[in-house]
Amino acid sequence: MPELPEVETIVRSLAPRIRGRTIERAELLFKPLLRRAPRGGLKILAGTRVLGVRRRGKMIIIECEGGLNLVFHLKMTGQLLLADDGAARDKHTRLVVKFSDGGPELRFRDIRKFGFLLCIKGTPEGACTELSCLGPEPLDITLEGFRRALQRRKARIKGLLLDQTVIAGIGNIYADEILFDSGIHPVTRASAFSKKDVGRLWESTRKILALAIEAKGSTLRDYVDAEGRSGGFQFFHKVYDREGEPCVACGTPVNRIRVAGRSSSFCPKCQRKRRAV
DNA sequence: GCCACTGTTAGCAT
DNA sequence: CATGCTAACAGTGG
Repeated sequence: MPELPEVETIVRSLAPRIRGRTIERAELLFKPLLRRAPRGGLKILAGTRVLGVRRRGKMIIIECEGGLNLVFHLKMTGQLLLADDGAARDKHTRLVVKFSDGGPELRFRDIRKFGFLLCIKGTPEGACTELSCLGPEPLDITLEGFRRALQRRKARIKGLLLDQTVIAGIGNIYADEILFDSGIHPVTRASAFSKKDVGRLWESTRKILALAIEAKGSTLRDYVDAEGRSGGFQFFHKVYDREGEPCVACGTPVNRIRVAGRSSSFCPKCQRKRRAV
């Protein structure tokens, strides 16, 4: 489930624990995880120091000395975890990074094996399409930029919010919560938006993502931060996974439909369809 | 046991 | 080009 707020929380919990530490070696336990790397693979990391950890969309970038970057995508069930050397690994552990100080190692765990890792030499934004194709960050984009990203788009807003090339970092949970907060029905075509709709959607996007980061993300099943801690935003979900329960605003039962191939929860009264849809 | 469903997105069809 | 559906995988719940 890692979407922007979860990935941001992982980055914040991970950075102070690995920054400045020197990598001893990386053990790749599931080969297909590593989608791309310099010749010789992850051996190139040995002896390099971690300079920092950052996020772009839903991707986590660990910057190392020598211009080396580890780029992770957690997809549905990926986790980055710090673990003591001796602590048992389960069968879902796909990568272990050991540090020369003998302290906690970094593990990548992924039940469904959808996640991937790139080892990139040089600026990853320039060197890999996985990053360069991403749209703007929802917490950085201006209202004007947001309007530009959506104008003349005929697709349904739910699909556009999930499209990482339009805007980066939003997934199914936050798309539904953002649409509820802005009072917009998920099937609404972006081209049918009024100026006011766009403004409300921009505001709600910032508000919901900021609140979710503050609550350290949503834990439905697998998500935990690098220290293994669950998030708390699931207790604030107003429509996601609340089908049939009363809307917190008006009491109407929350409805669920399929939009852009994804389940979409919404309040049929608070999120009325536009005539133009 | 079988079937439907799950937080993502690449790749393909329209 | 824009848009929409499906498969990739493993696990869970009905």
